[in-house]
Amino acid sequence: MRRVQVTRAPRAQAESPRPAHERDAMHWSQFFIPTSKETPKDATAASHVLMLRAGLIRQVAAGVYCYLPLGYRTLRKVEAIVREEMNRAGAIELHMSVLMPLDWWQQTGRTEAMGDTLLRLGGPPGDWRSQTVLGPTHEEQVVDIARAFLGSYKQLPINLYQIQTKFRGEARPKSGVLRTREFLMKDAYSFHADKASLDEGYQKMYDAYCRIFGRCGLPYIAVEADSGPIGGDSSHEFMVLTDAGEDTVAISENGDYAANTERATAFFEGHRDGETPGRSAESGQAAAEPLREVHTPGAGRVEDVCKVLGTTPAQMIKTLIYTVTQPEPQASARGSASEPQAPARGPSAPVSRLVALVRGDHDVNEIKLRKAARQLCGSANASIDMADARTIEELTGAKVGFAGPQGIVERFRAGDMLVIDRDVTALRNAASGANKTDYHVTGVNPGRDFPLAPDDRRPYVLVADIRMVVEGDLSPRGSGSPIRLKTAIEVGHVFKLGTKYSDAMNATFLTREGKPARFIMGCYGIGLNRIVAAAIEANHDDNGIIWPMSIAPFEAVVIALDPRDDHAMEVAAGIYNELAAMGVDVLFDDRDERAGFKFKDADLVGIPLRVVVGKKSLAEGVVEWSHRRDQVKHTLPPAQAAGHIAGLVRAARQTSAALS
RNA sequence: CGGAGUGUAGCUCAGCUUGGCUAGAGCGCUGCGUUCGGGACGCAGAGGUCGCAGGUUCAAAUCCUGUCACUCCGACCA
Repeated sequence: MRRVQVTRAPRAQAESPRPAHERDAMHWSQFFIPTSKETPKDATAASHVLMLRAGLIRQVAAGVYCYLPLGYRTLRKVEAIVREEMNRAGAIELHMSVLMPLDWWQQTGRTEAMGDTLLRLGGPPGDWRSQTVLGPTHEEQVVDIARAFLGSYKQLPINLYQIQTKFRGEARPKSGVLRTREFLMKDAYSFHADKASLDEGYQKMYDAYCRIFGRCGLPYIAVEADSGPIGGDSSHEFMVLTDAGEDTVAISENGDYAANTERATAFFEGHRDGETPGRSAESGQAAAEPLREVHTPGAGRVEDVCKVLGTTPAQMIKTLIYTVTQPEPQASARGSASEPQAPARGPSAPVSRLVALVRGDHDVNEIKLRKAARQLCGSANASIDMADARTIEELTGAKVGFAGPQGIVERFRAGDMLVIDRDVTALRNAASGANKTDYHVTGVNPGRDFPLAPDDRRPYVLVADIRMVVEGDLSPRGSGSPIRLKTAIEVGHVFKLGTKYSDAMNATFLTREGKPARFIMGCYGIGLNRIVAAAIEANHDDNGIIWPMSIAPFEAVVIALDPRDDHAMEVAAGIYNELAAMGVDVLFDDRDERAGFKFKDADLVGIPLRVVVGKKSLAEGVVEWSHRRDQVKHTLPPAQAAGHIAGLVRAARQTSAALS
C-alpha cells in the first residue's frame, strides 16, 4: 500500500497538496469515494442506482463491474462472515482454478446442458484455448479432486468450499450487480458415504446459511426450489423479498408454505374427497351437456371468448400445443476432442407433439410440463418448446387460438402426448376452442370428450400439476391459507445432488466392506455480490443506503463541520483517533466542504453511526451523534463520544454474532 | 436469440427532423474571491477522434450503408 506512495514521492514531494507523511487513508479527503448527485441513466434497481451513486462500483462492460474501495470493503466483510460460518460448520476452504479443461464438462454432459452459459476461451481447433473453459461452477473440478484423494469411507463426510470468481455467458445481464457475467461466489461441495450423512450435512449447511444471511442483516426466507439442470432431488433457495428480484416466490399467508414459483404447487380441491384426479369426472353434480359449437369470429384470446360466450376464464380449458424434442442418446461422450462443438441436437432428433390443458385463468409452468413430458417419453433430456403456427394448424385443423381438447387425440400420431392439469379434471361443461377457425365449443367434459387416462391406443396421457400457482391459491399444506406471490432475490441455494456427478465422472471410494461406491454429494452456493445488492434493496431510503452494521464499509463516520476552526478540528480528530484506537471501523470526514454537502454524502454512503462535531454544538459543550436509520440527533460531551459510539458498535456486533 | 431504444466532455443531456461559420448547457474538475449546520455563489479556466468504418456532398454530429457497444422488454438462466 505504501509502495504506491514511494514510487510517487520524487515528483510529489515538492508540490503535492498532501505530503506522504501526513496521509491517513481513512480521512475522507484522502480516501477514494466518488459519490454522485446524479442518478445514472441505465440504473433502475435501487441497489444499482445507490451502488453507483455511493461510489461502490463502476461498470466495465455489460454484466461486469469493478468494486471501488468502499464497495470492496463491504464485499470483504460479507466474505468474512461467510468464511467464518462455513468454517464453524466444519467446511474446509480451498481454492480451485477458474480455467479448466472442457473435457470434464463433456464427461458430465454439461457442455450441452449449460449451452452458451459456459464460457470458452475460443481459439483455433486443436489449440489449448479451444479445450479450456472459464468455470461457472466447480462440481467437475471438486469431483476430480475427490476421485483423486478421497479413497476411503474413513475420510467421509467432508465438505470443501471456496470463495471464487465465477464466469457465465449470461445472455442478458441486468439490475446492476444482481445478474452479471462475472461474480463472486461461495461454493461448497459435500461428499458422503450414505444418504443419512448427506441429510445431516445438508441440514448443517442450511443452518449455516440462516446464520450467514441473518448476520448480513437480510430479511431472508428459505423456500422450496426447483433443482434445475444441475439435477438432484432436494433443494432450498434462500430468498430476500424485494422489488428488484427476478425470482417469484409463493408464500402462504400463515407461513406454512413457501416455494419458488418454478415448483410451487397449490392445494388441489380433488384431494378433499380423497378422489384420484383421473376419476373425478364421473362425480360431477351438474348434468353433462352436449358439445355445442358457437361462432366466435376473431376471438382468439381467453378474455374475448368469455365475452362472447358469457363465461369466465375459470370455466374454460386452454389448449396449448408444444413440441417435444428428444436428443439422440448420448454418443460416446469421451474422446470427442476433435469435435468439441458437436451440435447439441441433430436435425434427426425425434420430435413429437404435446397438448397441454390448463384452465383459462391459469398459465402453464413449463418446468413442470417438461418434467411431465420427460416422464411420459422416458427421456431425461427431452426438451419442450411452444409449437409454431404451422404445427398447431396441422394438429388442430384450425388457426392458432381455436384449439380444443375434444377429439384431439384422434388426430395424434405415434408419440404425441396429452398432459392435463389436475384442475382441468374438475371442470364440468367447460368452454374451449372448437378446432375449427372462428368457432368455440361449450359443454366440454373431461373423460367424455378427451381421455384422462392412457389406454392401449393412446399410451401418452397424463394428469399432473402443470400450472403456475396464482395469487389466492390455497396452501398445499391443507391449512386453507391463501398464497401470495412476491418477487425476491436469490442469495443462496442448497442442493442434495446425489450421485449425479460421481456417476458421470466415476468417482468412488472404498466402503467398510472394501467395495467401491459412488460419492453421495451435496452442493451449496452463495452469491456474495447479491448479498451486497440485496442488503441495499432491503435497507435504504430516499437519501441513500442504510447499511447493517455487520457489512457496512465503515461502522461510524466522524464529521468535522468546521475544518478551519482549530478547536473543532482538534476535537473531531480526537474522537476519530480514539474510535480508531478502540477498533472501530471509522471514517473521518475532514473535507473543507459545506455542512449540507457532507451530510448528504454521509447519508448516501450509509454509514450506520454518525458523529457530528461543529462549532455551534461545541459552544454548548457537546457533540452530536445519530443512527443513519432514524436520523434522530443525540448529544453528549466530546470526552464521552468515542466511548459511547464504540459501545454501540460493540453491541451491534454482538447482536450479529448472537445469531450464530 | 427475437423486439424496441440509445451512443455528443468524467456524469446527465441539448443540437440531428430541414447538412453550413469556432459543437453547446448543467453537474463534476482547476484557480481566485465571497460564503459556510442539509448537495451555495461570482469571475476566470481545463476538458470532446460527436462509438467505429465506409459512402453521398463544395461541406456531415446531422443524410445513407455496414459494424461495434450499451440499455429496456421477451426467450434463456446450478
